[in-house]
Amino acid sequence: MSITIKEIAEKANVSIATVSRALNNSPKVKEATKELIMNLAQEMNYSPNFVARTLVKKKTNVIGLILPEVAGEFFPEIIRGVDEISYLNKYHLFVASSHSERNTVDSILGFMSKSMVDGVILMLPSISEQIRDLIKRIKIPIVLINGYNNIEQVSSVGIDNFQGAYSITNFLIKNKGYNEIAFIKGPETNADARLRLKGYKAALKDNNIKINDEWIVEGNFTIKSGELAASRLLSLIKKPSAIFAANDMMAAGCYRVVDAMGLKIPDDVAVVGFDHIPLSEFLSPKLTTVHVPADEIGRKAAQLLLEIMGSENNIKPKHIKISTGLIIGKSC
Amino acid sequence: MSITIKEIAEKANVSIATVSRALNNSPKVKEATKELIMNLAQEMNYSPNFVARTLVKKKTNVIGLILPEVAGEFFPEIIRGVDEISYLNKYHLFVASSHSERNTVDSILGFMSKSMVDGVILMLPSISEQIRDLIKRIKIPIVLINGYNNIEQVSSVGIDNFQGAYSITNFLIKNKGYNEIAFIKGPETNADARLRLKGYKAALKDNNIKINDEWIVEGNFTIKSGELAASRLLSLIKKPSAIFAANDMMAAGCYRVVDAMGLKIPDDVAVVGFDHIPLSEFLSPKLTTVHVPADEIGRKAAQLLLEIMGSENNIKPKHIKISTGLIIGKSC
DNA sequence: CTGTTAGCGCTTTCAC
DNA sequence: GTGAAAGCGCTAACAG
Repeated sequence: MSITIKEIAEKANVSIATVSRALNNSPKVKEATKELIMNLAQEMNYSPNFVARTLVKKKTNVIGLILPEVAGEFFPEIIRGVDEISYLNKYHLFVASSHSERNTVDSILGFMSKSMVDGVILMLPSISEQIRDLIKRIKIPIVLINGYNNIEQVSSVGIDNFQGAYSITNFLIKNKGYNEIAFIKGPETNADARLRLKGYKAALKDNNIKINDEWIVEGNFTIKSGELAASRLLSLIKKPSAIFAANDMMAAGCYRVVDAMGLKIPDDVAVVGFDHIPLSEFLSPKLTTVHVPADEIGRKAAQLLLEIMGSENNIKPKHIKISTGLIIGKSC
Repeated sequence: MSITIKEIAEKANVSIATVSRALNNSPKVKEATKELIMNLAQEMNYSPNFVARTLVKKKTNVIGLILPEVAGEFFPEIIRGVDEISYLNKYHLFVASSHSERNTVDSILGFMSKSMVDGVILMLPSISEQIRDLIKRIKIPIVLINGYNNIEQVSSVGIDNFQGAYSITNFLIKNKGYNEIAFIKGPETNADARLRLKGYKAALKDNNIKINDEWIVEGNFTIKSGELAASRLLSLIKKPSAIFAANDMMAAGCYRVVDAMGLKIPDDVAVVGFDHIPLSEFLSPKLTTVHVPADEIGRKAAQLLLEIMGSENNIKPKHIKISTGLIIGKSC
């Protein structure tokens, strides 16, 4: 059994209250006794029981972070960002993965809200009605990470998917002169994916380019799906001269297929992506893509959460939109 | 304020004890009352206070994982492995990064051992005396992840660094006919790094190749340091014909330099790495490297920890060594 | 300055 | 079956 303040109190011949105060460095304890207690605690190898303290203080000093996945090229950067800020503010971070499953989310979210954390940052591929209700009911401070803001009452931070997709498409057209641009979509259920598609379409439209449905194929953000999509596009009779993949992973899939077909990027076909994951820098030729500052998202989310937790009365929910940038590689 | 069993008890006209029993589905509660209470709890949107329960049960159902870093190409895979197993066993996972700093480790480890977690998996670049003491003193179950076993009393899982380095070096010599193999070391303070160096040297020795100190340069596991090391090696009068980087990141650095110098891998110089990070598959030509099953390490560590936590009396510490494999790319 | 006391919310004997 | 009561280890009034 761990040792408790009671035992220290006995040895020091004081009450547990005094021990508690001394340990918390209260100014109203005589220096001598404080010192005595401190030494005793040290000797006895005392370490306070967090759970007990939490029970009475109602504060854990832990913030929770729920992500669809914890591995990959993208999520770890978010974790890093959140971790950085919470660490600076003396909070511990509790990371959990929802395993991309809906029903796991509420289990975890429930768990966290059961007084295990002081606040939660939640990132979901998309939000079901069920989750939406859950989120609204949760009493602890919460910040959403997403590329769209569909819950007014809950603060969020996200990137501007539309703008990012629009600008890289526009770049392809205006600066590089491509007119035949195909698009590999993300999953329909993913809100970010839908916005990127919108951005792509809008850019075409604004440049008076007709949208060719044959050139819009579905992917699911994995390398594999990028490969499939690329093979399909490149075996069309009327091939596109450029492919815009809705994320870098799928762009990487394109690279593989293009390579396997003995073609060259960008000579035979241009490829651009979205996310600017570390890998994109290593593709050769280097990928032109939309920079999504994942660590910045994490930092902003953490800051926002801390801000909410710090303010007594519920402040008005904020929605922060982080803008993307263009990374010019050699793939177009 | 959240609602408590007391309030349910009042509404149901029973004692809190009964509510507690009903909620825990105790068989000694009449079906009728149980149902009544369950419904009430549902209606009132009750959710149990984990902290209070933990305080009395002394079990959190959370396991902690401490890593040097949470981002990168390698650590997330470990997290994934641990997460997988703990999830299956209905444990929650608490991930924390020690930010590669020594004095943060004890802060976190201390935090976790203060009854916040039932067990800890700890990965450290190296273990100082201070940490070693701390680890020995911790009362909760603990499993170390490392490539060496230097604390007998504490269970561990790690990979066979020596064997991995030995076999890829041997492969280079025996199967590929290279005799002039340079080595880019990891940091001196890193135990894994030291073992890899040993493996490299042993392989050379066993093949009667003299060790050339000029061809052993120091790196620190980053891309940048790989670049520096490669430039140094490739500007020697007597250049090596192959470079073995102690991790893939540094190998990636070599790729950059070789490319920048207008040379070709493997024609002008071969490059091999260690870790088999996802990125290595995308380098072109594909990197030949030592496969380190990070997710498997995570899984094994979690299994071991669960096993320890499950057994009443302290069982004898186990030391699991996971063997590496060779990934044959086109870089040599 | 220090001790007494009342909880925090829940579980768990021990009675009835 | 159910209730009363005693804590888990700690903090925070309230007295003195």
